Amino acid sequence: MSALSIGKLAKAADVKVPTIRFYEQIGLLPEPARADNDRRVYEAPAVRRLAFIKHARQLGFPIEAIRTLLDLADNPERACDDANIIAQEQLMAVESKIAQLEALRAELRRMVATGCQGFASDCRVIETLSGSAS
Amino acid sequence: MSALSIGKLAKAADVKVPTIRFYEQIGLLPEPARADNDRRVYEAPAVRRLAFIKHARQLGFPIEAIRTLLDLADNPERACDDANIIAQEQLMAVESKIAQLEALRAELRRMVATGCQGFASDCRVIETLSGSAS
DNA sequence: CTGCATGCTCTAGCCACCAGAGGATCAAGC
DNA sequence: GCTTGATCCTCTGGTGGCTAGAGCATGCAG
Repeated sequence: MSALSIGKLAKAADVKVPTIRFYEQIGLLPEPARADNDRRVYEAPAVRRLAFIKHARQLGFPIEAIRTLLDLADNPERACDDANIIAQEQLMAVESKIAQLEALRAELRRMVATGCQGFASDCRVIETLSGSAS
Repeated sequence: MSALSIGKLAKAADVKVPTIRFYEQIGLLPEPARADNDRRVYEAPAVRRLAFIKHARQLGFPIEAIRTLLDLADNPERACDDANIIAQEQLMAVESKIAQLEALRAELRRMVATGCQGFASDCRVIETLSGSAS
């Protein structure tokens, strides 16, 4: 007796209701059974699958990567090389994003550190963006 | 004699041509003069303005923030408090993004470090995402 | 003068959803 | 039994910041 409405499922996995319908639409979640009144009826496995997706999204995996990962999770007899590759790619993507953001942080800190109290004509922020100062 | 076609302007500021038209459409760049053949004709200030926008975008400022910053740059007699606030907000946004990505990096590193050579059923990556392991 | 590069406008697509319209249905309190 | 508010349904359109392409006119080099 673990039948869940879409709302209960949403709460169980801490995901918004439209997001569930969206995942169903793009084929990440299977189409659930429907009650007589046309409402979606979910079972326990749907909670696990949705939690999997949510966790992967939080880690920044793109939907297509998650599709592959779910495919592997569904077929445990298959080799998992793909999963390793996907995780490594995601790690590299995250690392390069961090490096980029750290550079931005440095420049922003310099801009903010010498913030002006006067008029825009003397504004360090605008000056920096204009490229007139290093 | 500093008249530029849209293509030249694009090269001068290292920006794609459609991007310039897009910025014009949303009002970040003023509508330029038109030649008899209806082509856009730019002057030197357009290069500076576009470079300003490009630099700000590289720093991750959203378009609306850039609109405000450009407004201040256009009106140097105005107080620049807004510019400081915008820069500080952007700095905070970047810092929180970095913190978040560092957490992701840690988890991804753990996943990748113990990558499996076997089947998906033993896959550390999938296991981690399933939440069955810490 | 031929052919390719560049320009024009307009529309649609990307990603991963979120918001809202307009309507049906359910559950709880009186 | 009735009302009220929450939840559900489908469908459409919006977000941000561009990018790609269609279909056409024009410019420039060999």
